[in-house]
Order: sequence, then C-alpha cells, then structure tokens
Amino acid sequence: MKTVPIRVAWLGEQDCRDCAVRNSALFAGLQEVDFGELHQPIEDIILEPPAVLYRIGERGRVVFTLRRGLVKLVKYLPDGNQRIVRLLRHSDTLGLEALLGQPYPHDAIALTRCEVCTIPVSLVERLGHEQSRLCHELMMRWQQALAEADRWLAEFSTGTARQRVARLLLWLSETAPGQPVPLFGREDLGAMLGLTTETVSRTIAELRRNGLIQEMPHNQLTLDQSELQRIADG
Amino acid sequence: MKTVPIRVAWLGEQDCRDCAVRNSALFAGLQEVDFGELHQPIEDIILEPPAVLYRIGERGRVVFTLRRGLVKLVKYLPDGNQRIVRLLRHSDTLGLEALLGQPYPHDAIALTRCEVCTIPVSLVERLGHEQSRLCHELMMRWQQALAEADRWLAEFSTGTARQRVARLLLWLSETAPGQPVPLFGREDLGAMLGLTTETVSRTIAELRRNGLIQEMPHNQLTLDQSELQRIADG
DNA sequence: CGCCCAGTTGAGGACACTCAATAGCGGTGG
DNA sequence: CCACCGCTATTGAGTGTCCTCAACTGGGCG
Repeated sequence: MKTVPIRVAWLGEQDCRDCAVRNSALFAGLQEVDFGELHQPIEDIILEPPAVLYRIGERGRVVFTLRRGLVKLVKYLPDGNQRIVRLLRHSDTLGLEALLGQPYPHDAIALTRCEVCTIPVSLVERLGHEQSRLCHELMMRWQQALAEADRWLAEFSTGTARQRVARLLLWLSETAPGQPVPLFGREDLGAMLGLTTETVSRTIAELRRNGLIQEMPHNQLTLDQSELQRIADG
Repeated sequence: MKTVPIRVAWLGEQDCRDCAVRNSALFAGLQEVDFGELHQPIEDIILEPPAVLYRIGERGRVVFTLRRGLVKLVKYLPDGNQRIVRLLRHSDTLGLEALLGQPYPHDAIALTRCEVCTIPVSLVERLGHEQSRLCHELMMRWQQALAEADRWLAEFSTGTARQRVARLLLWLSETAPGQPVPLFGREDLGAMLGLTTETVSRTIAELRRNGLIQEMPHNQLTLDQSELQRIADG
C-alpha cells in the first residue's frame, strides 16, 4: 500500500521525458541518458479535493511533484484551530521530509483537482549518489519552499484584512496573470490569512461590490490587478 | 573584500574539529579524515548588535553557521514596514542561498552578540562533489529552516497579542529551559509578532505585573514557564 | 420537498491600532 | 557632578478593525 489515501484516478507509469512539467520538475537537470534509470514506479495520480496526500506525523517513502492544481499545507494549533502555512502549485515539490526519513510536518490536502507524481525516495537516493545535479536540484526545491514560506509570513499574515485578501488573490493569479483564479472555501481562506470566515466573507463581498473582482462560473474570479495591487501595497 | 560589512573581532582561522558546535554544525557528518580538506579560510567572527551579516539582494559567496547569539531575518513590506520572518540561533545556518548562486532574500542582522563561522561556497561545492553526506547535511539544514518558518507562521502570527508574546518568550527559552532569556527592543518584538510596539509594550508590562516574567540585569528575563505555556495554548 | 452545509449579513463588544503625552535611561558636554 | 539631550519604553484616551454570536439565505442532494 502507498501513503496516498485517496486515489481517484491512475494515469499509469509514465516516462518523465513526456512530463508536462519536464523543464521545471525535479528531474529537469538530468540528461536524456539518465532516464534509463527511471524504470521505477513513478506513478501519476489525480486527486479530487479534498483528497489527502499525506497526514502530519506519517513517515512516507515518496516525494511528490505537483503537476497541476493547488495543495494546502495545514498545521494545527494547540486550541485545535487549523492554520494553512503555505499553498503549493504547479511544479512545486511536496514531502521532501521523506528524503531525510522525517515524518511529514503538515497535512497536505488538495484544494483543487490535482495531478501529482509520486517518486519513491529510494529512487532519488540511488540517483543522488551519482548525480550531483540532482542534489543541486533538490536544494533548489528546498530553497524555493523556504522563500515561499517567508513570503507567506510577510504578505499574508500582515496588514488589514483587505490587504491580505488582495495579496492572496494576486498570488493566485501570478502563474497566469489576467486569467481567472479559482476561489475556495471561506474557511480555508481564513486559515491562510489568519482571519475568521466571516471577515473573509465580508471583505470579498466588499471587493465584489466595488467591482475589483467579478464572479465567473465554476467559482472562478477575474481580478482588477492594478487596483488590487494598490490595496495590497497599502 | 568580504560580504561581511561589520567585523568587530576576528578569531582567526580555526580547525572545525575544535568547534563548539561540532556535532550540530554543517560539517558534523564528515569523518575526521575529511578535515584535511579544510585548509580553506573558514573565518570565525564576532558581531555586535545591530551588525549586518548580509543585505537583501546581495550575492554572497559564503554561508554562515551561527555558533552563538541570535540573528533576525528581515523582509520589507511595500509600505516600508519591516517584518521579521524568522530568528536564527545556536547552530543554525544562514545564507544557504549563496550555494545556489541566488541573492540573499532577507537582511540578516545580529540581535545579540554573535559568533559566526563564514564558510566559502567554493569549499562546500568542492566537498559536496565527493561527500554525499555533506549533501544530506545541507538538506537537513534546509528542512530545518523550513520547519522553523512554518512554525513562525503558525505560532507567532496567530492568536492574541498575549499568546504571541508568551509563545515567543517560550521559544527563546527553548535552548536552555529555566535560564534567563534575552529581551530585545519593542520594535523588533512587534515586527516578529505582527504587532505594534505599543501593544508589545503593554503586553509585556502586564505579564510583568502578573509575575509571569521578571526583569533581570542586562535586559534578561526569567519566565514562569508553565503559566506562560497555559497562555500560549489559549 | 426539506435537509444540510456554506456563504452572507447584522449587531455588539473586545482587542489592537493610532496619536499623543510622559517617564526612564544613557550619553555628552558644560 | 549635574544639566541637558535623544532615544526607547511606558501609559493614556479614543478610534477602528476584526471577532463573536446569531440569524438568515441559497444551492446541492437525498
């Protein structure tokens, strides 16, 4: 059995050469010839929200690359409240802790429909011995995660409710500026921003009334980027 | 010239074999024999607050190991306000970004008198090619930094002012429970906790009135650990 | 149809922020 | 040695934002 509790669909083992995130994924640094090594079971699965990738405290034997979708990393406070410490998106890596034999430090839960590669730790270790480039690539991953963590602290836990919401919406639109962004439950939004669901609801309602955001089908939003940026900057 | 702007004292090159943080430092995983490689200029310097280790945007060619003291990592918001995203302490590593050729993403500023090892990136790279254990050690560093970052978000940017202050004081006493903890400027405390200086001042004054903390010489505090823990847990 | 859950909206109050004045502390210079 | 200055911490009053508790709405689904 794997550590992936909910497997909605299974795309089958597939060659990373064809991966859509080839250039930004973990094995991007490998030469073509190295892919001969990849006859390991790298599985590609699809998760429907709110599927659980892993639970806090579990010791997994796989790391994940997120090919599509959004995943939240959740911690729990002494009083039982949840706090979302980060979101992961396209080409981000999850569960690097498994490489160090450490238990996962969060719950990882899909916020949208996700496409995820599961890569056995044993494979990474084997390749890592010969491929110092893989080692470098892994460090890049960690560094990126750290930069995001710092950004979350600085942007999403600081300022007024309106500023935080605006910044989060802009963050969500970063990958594809101008495109509609998915909006999720008020409870999740609150846990990301350190606000209550009611405050988030009110703030979003106000942005909508002022025309800074517009509802689209499928819970998608179109943003007034410049105006939101003005709010975000205070 | 080095990237260290303020060098108050220089202890001279020294063999990492004798380092006080040998077992927890970056090169802990290396065998005795490997130290033959270490005829590189690993410098050991002392910084007085508020000395600057590095500035945001700089591209350094050294990583740092903190042997003694506290260092703050500072980001700046669009409105110019600062936000301290993390503190580093005994045996923590700074500036890992340099290993990836990236600019430092924060200002790193000494909060207390600090003793710091500066390790040239070139040295780490050279050793890393042969020593996969060093690679592993580096990943541990990154993971630890990430765990701390998440913790800061969850603990110090959530809850009431009293809870945040209590958690920060407990965090400061973690390395040496029961020992007095250093207290720094209200402005820094505010930037760590996402509060104003006045609120921090009021909160600390109240804790003092209630006997949960006691002033000591040299800006040191003794804590009522259990009672503070009760507050921290809400 | 009616339940259930998520989102919205409202009223009231608590908490933290703002602005402002005061107090304490260390350094400097007369 | 003391007076003065500058800086930080403290304290106060008033305001605003966000939280709490509660009622209401609306869509999805059995």
